Amino acid sequence: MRGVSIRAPAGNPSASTRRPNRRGQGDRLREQLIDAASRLLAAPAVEEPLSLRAVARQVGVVPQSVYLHFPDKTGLVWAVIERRYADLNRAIDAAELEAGDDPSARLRALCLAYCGFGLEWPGHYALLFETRATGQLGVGFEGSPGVATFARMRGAVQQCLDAAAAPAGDAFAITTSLWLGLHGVVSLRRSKPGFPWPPVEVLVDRLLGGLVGLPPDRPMGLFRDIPGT
Amino acid sequence: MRGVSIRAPAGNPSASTRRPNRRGQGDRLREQLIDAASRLLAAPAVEEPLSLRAVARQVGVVPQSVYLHFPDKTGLVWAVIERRYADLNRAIDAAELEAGDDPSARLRALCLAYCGFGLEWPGHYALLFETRATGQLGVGFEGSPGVATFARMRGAVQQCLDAAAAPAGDAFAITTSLWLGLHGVVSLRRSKPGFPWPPVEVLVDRLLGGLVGLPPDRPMGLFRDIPGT
DNA sequence: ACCTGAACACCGTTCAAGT
DNA sequence: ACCTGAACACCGTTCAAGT
Repeated sequence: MRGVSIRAPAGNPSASTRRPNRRGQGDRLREQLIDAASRLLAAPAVEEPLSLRAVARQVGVVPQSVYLHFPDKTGLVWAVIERRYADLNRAIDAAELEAGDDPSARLRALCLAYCGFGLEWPGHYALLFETRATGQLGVGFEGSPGVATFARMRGAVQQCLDAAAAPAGDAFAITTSLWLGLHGVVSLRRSKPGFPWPPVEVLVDRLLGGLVGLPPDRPMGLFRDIPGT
Repeated sequence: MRGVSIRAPAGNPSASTRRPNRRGQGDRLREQLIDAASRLLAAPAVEEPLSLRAVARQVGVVPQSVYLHFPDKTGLVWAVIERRYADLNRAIDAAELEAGDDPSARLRALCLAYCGFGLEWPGHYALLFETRATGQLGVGFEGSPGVATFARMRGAVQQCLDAAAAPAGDAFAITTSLWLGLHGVVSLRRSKPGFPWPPVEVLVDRLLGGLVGLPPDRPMGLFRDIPGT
């Protein structure tokens, strides 16, 4: 497949057709670049590294124009990471809101939202939780995105403990184990698609049961709108 | 750092210094190529994709020579995957042998060997368990490397159940959850090195306790030679 | 202010030789 | 039998312009 020259695929603007942004509108290119990079990184079909030139091609701009808005390719990828990270947090927000007040229902909703995000956007999940890139920024875990997600997970676990919905235990320790399992759900499913995986809900419930101590009974009224469970 | 031309780093042969193998010794180049690729893939410092030209450079051969032994770059990577996969299985062999007859001790040793391999060779572990490459070969999970590791894990779990070292349960279901957690131990540790991770032994014991139901007491005489636990 | 032309050192891969 | 020379279409990045 290499050596096949597809300079301007149908539907994508080429550098010759695109008109420059007007003065004061320079940031629009920045947005377009991030969006294009995000689209290319989401594709889970092949495992090719992002090409800066492909991003520029999609936007209809010459490769060097990327450097007007980002120091290098890594900078562009970081902009994508931050956005998709915000997406994940919004998905968790929505899930918790819909789950209502029951602490164990909220925790279960959070876990399913985490896994759901990862399974729907495998490329982006890999970017957030499988690359060393996201561990390098900042002096410690505090400076790294991903800390907010863990903190929210921990909060949901703590509420279960406080409400005696789960047996007493160290919330940090429990949340850490739970995170390991949830990451496994997303990461191994992607790398071993041929394995006879049980449904995500089943796996999540087993983790919640074994690691947090939530009763195996499904919380009432939860996920009534998820078919096939 | 790019644009700096290092054609033949000190200690590496260059295409001009290397002498051709004698007749009948053509496979030696094949071995050298796999070894060089494996070395480059093990380096966890940066997350750069393997360069076929870098492999050839290390061996002191011209890039095209790789195609004498492998159909393309992916073929070379597959040869590395198979070898490192064999390493993992050997590490598990050794751990089980040393663990003795107690089923729970054997299972714990297996889990620690799995994590130990992943933490010692993060690049190789990522190759085996974080890339879609290893899930594509073969028509199902059966044709994929990784199935043997799971099968052995399942066997060790089954022995715990049979010996009543753990409460009754579905060995497949239990092993699946356990694998998710163990994968998380290796994978998240690598991608979030700033997180205040507890020691691997502690994490593994929590997973074994929560998911398999092994008693929290450390099996006697086990890992007496692992310091700091 | 917004963007491109030209250039450089890389990369995977092919095909036709050299010894 | 074992390996290389020359070539092609890629890639990230820099620097000096163009409108």
